[in-house]
Amino acid sequence: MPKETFFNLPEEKRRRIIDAAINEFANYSFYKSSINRIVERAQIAKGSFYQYFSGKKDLYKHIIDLVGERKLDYFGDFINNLDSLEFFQLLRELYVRGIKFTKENPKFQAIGENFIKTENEALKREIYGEASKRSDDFFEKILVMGREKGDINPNLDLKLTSFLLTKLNFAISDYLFENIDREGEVSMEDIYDELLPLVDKFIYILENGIGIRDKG
Amino acid sequence: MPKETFFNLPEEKRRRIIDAAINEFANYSFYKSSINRIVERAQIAKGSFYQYFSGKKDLYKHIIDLVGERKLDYFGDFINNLDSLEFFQLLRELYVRGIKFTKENPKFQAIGENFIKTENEALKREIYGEASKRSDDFFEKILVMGREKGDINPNLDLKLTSFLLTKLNFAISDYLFENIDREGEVSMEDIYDELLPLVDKFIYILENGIGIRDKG
DNA sequence: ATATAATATGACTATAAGGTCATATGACTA
DNA sequence: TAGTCATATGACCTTATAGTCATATTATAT
Repeated sequence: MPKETFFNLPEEKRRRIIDAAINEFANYSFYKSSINRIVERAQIAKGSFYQYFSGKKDLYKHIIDLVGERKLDYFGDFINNLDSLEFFQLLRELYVRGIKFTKENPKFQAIGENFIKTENEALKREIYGEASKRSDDFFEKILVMGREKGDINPNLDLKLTSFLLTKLNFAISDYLFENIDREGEVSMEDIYDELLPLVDKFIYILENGIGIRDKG
Repeated sequence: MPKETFFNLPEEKRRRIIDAAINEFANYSFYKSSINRIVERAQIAKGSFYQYFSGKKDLYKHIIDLVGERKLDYFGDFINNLDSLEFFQLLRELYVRGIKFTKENPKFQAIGENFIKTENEALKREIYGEASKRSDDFFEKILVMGREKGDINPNLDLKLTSFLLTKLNFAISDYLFENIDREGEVSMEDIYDELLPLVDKFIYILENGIGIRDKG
């Protein structure tokens, strides 16, 4: 947690510091990020930084929290109405929202990715607690709902399947953005036009597998 | 490439250096790894190191090559007889061998994982060329074979599917080893006893998907 | 024994990091 | 006006790093 002094700061200054930090952690991992660069960019003295934060980790935690909150804002209302959709439509909606978030908040997304790649598992756990566990739990929850509705195979090992969905979640993001990176500005509509078919292909495979099957 | 002097070294010394490097890169990413620690562990003077290698990157490339060769040894003979197996059996065999490699060469596996996590994509590409592309290609190759044999759904987008298999490959490894980490020594047989059912579950999902399906 | 070439060495340089601290500033209070 | 207190500052500290280089050592050839 930042120190009290940080929250007493005039808003403009606080914003400068947060902006500088967001920029730094979007471009560098925790270890490669530099307080020197951050204070330079934020136009504050180094000593001042240590008046606001107890150290690098303190700031990093604060920024990661910020990303988490932003994501929650994005998915929040949706998450409270999970039971209204069929399982695979729900999944589709999740992916679509994920894509939208990434495009609208590229720096937040970059921070998240750098965080996930963090080499030190201990640091990761310290900062984000059992978040990946929580993510597994989320998928497990919607899987249970899907099973109850008869949308998915009732024989599945849900623990394993939710793990798989979590991993796939990242994989899909990677794939989609590897396949639409292009120069210049692109409208959100154009992105959807290209991405939605890919999302649907992913979901098709997830639903039906890649094996041959006798169609009815 | 190491300098000529390195290859002129007495074998014992060369081994010490390689061992120290393997150890370092298994425990630290490229950026966090330290030449100081390596020379200390290898019991050579720092100046000597720069007689053998042009720098850190030079050594790192050499070690990554080593890991690649070791893996190829493991899968080499198998890769030359791909067409003898049914697609999903082939996949199963691949996973099993992957598990075996990981258990028998934990440090090599760790080096590989640290490499994959490397933050700097440019460095990654410089060192390993288009290796991840090659991995995609490998799966695409066996997918094409699987389609020709009628083992898999002929309507699949193979590019997307091979990407998915590549990612899944890592995911499965993660899951398996998260779920068997235990204290002390365990025999390879015990590991198989636990892991093989998990592998089979993964492959079942991959083949059939997680959706409900009318059984024949 | 002498000359030559290859290799070994660790003190040294330059650079950068995170973090500290005595001091300076400026705003509010009495 | 004088005193108090929160905040601002940048020089400085320690501890790393990758990489260099003049010098010492050793092996080989004459």
